[in-house]
Amino acid sequence: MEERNLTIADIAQELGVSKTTVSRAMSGKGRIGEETRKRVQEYVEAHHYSPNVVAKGLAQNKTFNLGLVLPGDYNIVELPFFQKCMMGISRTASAAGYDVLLSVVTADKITQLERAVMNRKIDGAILTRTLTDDAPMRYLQENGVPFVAIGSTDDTRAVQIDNDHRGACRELTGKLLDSGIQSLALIGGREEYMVTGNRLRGFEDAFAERPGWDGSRQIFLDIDEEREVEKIVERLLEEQIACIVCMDDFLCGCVLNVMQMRQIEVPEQVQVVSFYDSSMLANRTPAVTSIRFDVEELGKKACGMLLRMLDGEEAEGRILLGYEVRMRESTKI
Amino acid sequence: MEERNLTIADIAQELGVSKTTVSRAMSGKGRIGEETRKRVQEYVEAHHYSPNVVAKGLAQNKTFNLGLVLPGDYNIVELPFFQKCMMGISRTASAAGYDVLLSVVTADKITQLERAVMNRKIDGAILTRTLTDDAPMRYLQENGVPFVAIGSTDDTRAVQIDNDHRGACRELTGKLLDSGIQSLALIGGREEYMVTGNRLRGFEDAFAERPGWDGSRQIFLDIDEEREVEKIVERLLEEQIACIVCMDDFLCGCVLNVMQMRQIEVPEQVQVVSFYDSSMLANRTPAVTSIRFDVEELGKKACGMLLRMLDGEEAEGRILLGYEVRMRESTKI
DNA sequence: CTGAAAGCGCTTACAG
DNA sequence: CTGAAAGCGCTTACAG
Repeated sequence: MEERNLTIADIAQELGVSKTTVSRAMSGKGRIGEETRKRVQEYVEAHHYSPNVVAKGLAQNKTFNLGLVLPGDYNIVELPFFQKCMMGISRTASAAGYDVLLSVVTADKITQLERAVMNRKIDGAILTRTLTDDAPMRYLQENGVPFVAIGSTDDTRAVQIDNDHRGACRELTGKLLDSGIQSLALIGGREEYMVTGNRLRGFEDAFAERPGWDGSRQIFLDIDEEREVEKIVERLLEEQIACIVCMDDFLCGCVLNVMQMRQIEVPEQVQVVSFYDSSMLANRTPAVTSIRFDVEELGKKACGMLLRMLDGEEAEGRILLGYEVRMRESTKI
Repeated sequence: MEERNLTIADIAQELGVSKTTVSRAMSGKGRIGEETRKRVQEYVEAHHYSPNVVAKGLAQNKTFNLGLVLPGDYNIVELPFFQKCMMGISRTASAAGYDVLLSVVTADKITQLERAVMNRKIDGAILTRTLTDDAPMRYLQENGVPFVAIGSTDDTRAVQIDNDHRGACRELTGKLLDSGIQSLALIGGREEYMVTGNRLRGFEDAFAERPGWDGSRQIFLDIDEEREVEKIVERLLEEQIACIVCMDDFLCGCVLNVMQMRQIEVPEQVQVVSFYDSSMLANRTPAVTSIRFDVEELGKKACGMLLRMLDGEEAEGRILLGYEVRMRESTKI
């Protein structure tokens, strides 16, 4: 199995042609005789030659690697979102002859990304989330590294792709309001995540569209830990809240736990919905009404965009992907 | 921010020395005057020079990339195990100046790994699980790529690191038996995963050690889908089973759902334990008695071993890491 | 202690 | 249509 050290020079010598010719036969660039090309290609196949991409990269100033920037914060790490994203990205990168290089960053420490860039190990990068103050994004921009952001950002120069969180939350919240619910509470995550703001805006949109609605609403943001959720939920239960809206499945899981512990019936006593639908909640009872996004598709699209940018195509601002509202047993709608 | 195209030649010229000297000053290899080294280092720092690792790699026939082989099968993808592993690996690789290149493989398709190897993009690889018939492992061996396997394998040539699944399951099962349980059932995943066999062996060990035990036991393997679990559990409930032992948290989650739906009290009516402890079950009620492994540590150790192998150190066969049995409310022990 | 030169395995003007 | 040669940015015997 040592075909691994066959080089273009070996082939050239063996076939009595120049390295130039071999190179051209493989890349398809430059004029070359049909006959010659065939001879080379046959030899290459017969001997399982595969070119040294590193050398090729050095000559062309390319690496054929894409940087995948993943958050390393606790809590976040385990969300299935990033894994699914990664799978989508990996597949389309691979299909285009690219590999994926990992860079794990936290809000305050982006050294892995810096290293990948300074070491010229990547041709471009994909951010898998966006922050209100986004250090990785800033770094990529300052260093002229092409990138696409999964998530939204106000920076219009940045190529970005996201699910329509705002629209989705607007629609789901609207359905709740229209069903006659008179009191509801929103529990959300960190405000520094762009997605939190977008979901919040969608939530508010629904009220703005229904000026006649005269119920009560409460909003709790920056909720990060299970204990906090518990406190909030307990208070809400005392107040006889009708519906609790969770920004993500982690929060929703916490809420359901409290319900279960206190033997509160969902949806009979309190309705619950989540603005995100992952395997975390997949097989809990009751099934939770929530919004579903095609995350793998998101990864694929993002990667496709980056590949096109690397091919010199002009990039296209912001792209918004759809969503699906899934009504399930945790609501009475 | 265009310090990115400063080369060793520029520095040599600027400082009036040879490229050789600059190279030596940076790498520390070969004799060089203290004075000269300082001049070079100061220049390098002042101008934020960072060498082109790709070129360096070409000259040294190294890439400073580690291949991370991740399973892409559905179900598996979302297990927090692989993400945690990845974090551990990424951190220690990064600390040693290496980057992590992703290769997603399925049981029958390892093209991403093949590409990474044929393209000479990695110096070594880490397998994040092992199979009874392991195609990725075979491929790496055939091509002489250094690797360490997270998980166990019968192949003694393979460097492997794993948690002591057998010992852990033996201990937990033993505690159950000693507590006076008279009937229990084991539900396990795919037999092609090495870990399934190891957990099963531990389970059986506990019985072997207690020849006097005269209760009943049942074993269900190759269980993959929620529907299957439901059927099994329903039958077990009819039989008034005392305890259900789940091989992992996915299976355990399914079991708990059935309990909840049927209003079965855990642990009053049936006790439940899991042989793995992840965030999937983290905040469910009742908390599930299970075995906890330090997965990030596993990743770190595995990566450390690979790095040492790449440094020419001799590798050390099989390493077994510990575990912790966590007794919680789902059992009466 | 330092340097000129060859080499890593490709690509790509340039010339024929 | 094909090739000799220079170049991508490093490293490393070899010689001094």
